Order: sequence, then structure tokens, then C-alpha cells
Amino acid sequence: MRPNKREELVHKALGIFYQNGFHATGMDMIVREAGISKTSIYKHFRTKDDLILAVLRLRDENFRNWLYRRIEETAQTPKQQMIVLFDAVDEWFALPEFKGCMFIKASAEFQEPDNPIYVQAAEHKRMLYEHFADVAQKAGATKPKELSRDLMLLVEGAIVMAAMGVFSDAAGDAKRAAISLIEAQLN
Amino acid sequence: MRPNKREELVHKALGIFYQNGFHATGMDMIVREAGISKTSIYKHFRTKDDLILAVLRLRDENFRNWLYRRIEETAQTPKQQMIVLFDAVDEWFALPEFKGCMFIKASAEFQEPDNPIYVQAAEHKRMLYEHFADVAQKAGATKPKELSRDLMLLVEGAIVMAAMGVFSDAAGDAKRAAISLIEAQLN
DNA sequence: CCTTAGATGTACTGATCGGTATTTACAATT
DNA sequence: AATTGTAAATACCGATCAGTACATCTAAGG
Repeated sequence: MRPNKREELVHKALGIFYQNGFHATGMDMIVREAGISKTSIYKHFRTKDDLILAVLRLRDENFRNWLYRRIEETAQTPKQQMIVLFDAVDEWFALPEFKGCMFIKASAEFQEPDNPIYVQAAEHKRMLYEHFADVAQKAGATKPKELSRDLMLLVEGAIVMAAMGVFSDAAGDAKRAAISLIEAQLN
Repeated sequence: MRPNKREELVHKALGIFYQNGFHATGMDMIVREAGISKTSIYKHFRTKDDLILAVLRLRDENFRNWLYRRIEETAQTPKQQMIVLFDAVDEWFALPEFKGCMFIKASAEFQEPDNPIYVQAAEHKRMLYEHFADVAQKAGATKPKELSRDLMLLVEGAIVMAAMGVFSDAAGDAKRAAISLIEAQLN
């Protein structure tokens, strides 16, 4: 009983925080929307911030697992993996509930560099960077870390421009630019 | 008297909102930090959101004026202008008070697409995009809008990665990638 | 049926929230 | 000095904030 309720809470809180923002979501709203009593919430988490941290952990795990799996099941070579990364984020952008990156939001709302929330958000990005540095190395890039940074810059830029509704095909633009940069590094 | 006090308020509120976040900053904190009475604040602005809108307008004007001037005084050709854009944002990142892009923060905290704050934040990005599409055209790019989107993706990505402390030379990385993309388009 | 563990429901706390209302103070102009 | 306009100071409003306390309910296992 206990583990499932905790997971249910984190899962529901994730959706609520994502749609409303962290500070703009009060615990009473979580109670109402999640249908879980405040007593239970505080039984599992000492503070609202602890709940947010758990939410970020779940989101990190879900997102990275989905992304890596999505990429690996549609691309055969490491080079192709770097390219279809942008198809995957394009799928993400097309989701009806898409409202940008939860980790960017977390770091925007919790800006102190020693805040565990900020720290965890940044860690998520580092893990993505390291993953794609590995992919770039396997693809035979002469400077895999540099290429990974290129890809990350394009992905993050695309997330921002898509979330703000400024570019209509942010992922497509980023993919095109990425292909150019990949070709320049691999040839 | 009146215009100056209003401007003083907007200027101070800009700093306070930028350091603390919009929702995380209450009007009582603005009163304390700005040293302006709540009566005066509400005399000039009907609501907190109206104050935020004025803050975004001021920030937009200051930032774009600074950026364009900075670029034009250090670059002679439109092509050079696209490249020194990244030197300018590097200077910005190096400021002690740098905490990312206020417009990204605004759109993250006010996510409804019909919210005037979200709308204004997105408009800021559009104006940058159009400006650099113009620069790219003058530089002789075959697809100036596309190149401008490339530059914007890199700039926004760099802002995110710098604000989150993930990349140590986000602007430098973005510049290197931008040069590659510019050369590919102009040659 | 009884016990235990998990969960709900509800009221409460002191503080803050955005915004309102009223009085007083201050500065500039005539 | 009087007048006018601006601004500060302060108390207030109803609501929400994160978190606490306590009683009650529910479900599962022995």
C-alpha cells in the first residue's frame, strides 16, 4: 500500500506542477487535484520542496528512459542516433500537454545554486550531455564532448522556442542545424 | 515627479523580480526592497501583473538596445555582427547578477498562451529573430530566416546552459557552432 | 472479531498573499 | 503662507500559504 500511494502522489504532483508551475501550485491544490489527503502527503514528504525533488527524480527517469529508448529503437548507428534525437524531441513538442522542460522551469523558479532543486535540475542536463558525448564518441567524432555540447545547445534552444511558441518547427530547425554540425565533425 | 517615480519603481522591480522570480516575489517584498510605498505602486499599476508587464517592457528595451549597440560598435559587416552576437551574450553571462533570461522565466511562470505576460515574452524573442534575419539577409545568406533561427537556437540554448551552470563556456561553444553554420550558409 | 497499518477528513497555526482605504507627510509652486 | 500634487505610512480585507494536530475511517491479516 505504502509504496504505491507514494508513487501515485509523485506521479500526480508531476502533472500538476508541470501545468501550473511550482510556486504557483499550493499544497491545497495538490490535495484537491491529486485526491490525496494533506496528512498522507506530509507522511511521505517532510516539505513541499522534498515533494518537488521527488517529482524531478521521476521526471528525469521517465524522460531519459523514454528518450534513450526512442532513439535506440529508431536508429542503428551512433551517428543516426544523434540525428533522430531531434525527431524524438519533436514528438515530445507535439504532445498536447507539452509546456517546455520541467528542469528549465525548476531552475528558473529556484535560482539559488545551492538549492537542491536547482542542483538536481542541472544534474539532469549534465547526464544528457554525458550520454550524447558517449554517443558522439561511438560515432567517431574527433571531439565528442564538443559535438555533444553542440547538440545540447540546439536541443535546449529548440525546447525554449517551442515552449514559447516562437518557432513553428523548432525541432526541425534544430535537426537541420545539427546535421550540418555533425557532418562537419565526422567528415 | 510622477514619471520618475514610476520609472524608478519599474527599474527596481525589474531587479527584484529577476533575482527572486515572479511568483516568489510578493508585493510586500517590492515595497521593502524598492523603498516605495504600496500606495504609490498601486497608483501607477492596477495589478501586480501590470507591473510585471512594465518590467518586461523595460527589460526588452534595455536588453535589445544594449545588444544591438554592442554588436554594431564591434563589428563592421553583417556577417561579423552575427558572430560577435555571441561575444555580447558572453559578456552578459559574465555579469555577477546574471541569472538567465527574464523572458524565459516569465514564460515558464506564466504558461497560458493567452496571458499577456507570456505573449510579451514571446514577442521579445520574435523581435530578436526578425532582427537577425535582417542581419543575415544583409550578410548575403541564401536563407536568412533559417540562419536566424539557427542563431537563435544556439543563443537560447547557451542562455539555458549558462544559467543552469552546466556549461562553463556556453557562449563560446555557441559561437563556434554558429561560425560553422554561418560559413556553411554563406559559402 | 480484533489488531494493525495506511489513509482520509477537518480544523488549526502564524505568516504571507494581492489589493483597498485612510491619514499624514513632504515638496514644489504661487 | 497657502495650495496643490505626490508619496509615505499604516491598518485592513478575504484568501491562500506551508505545515501541524487530532479524530475517524478503511482495508488487510491473523
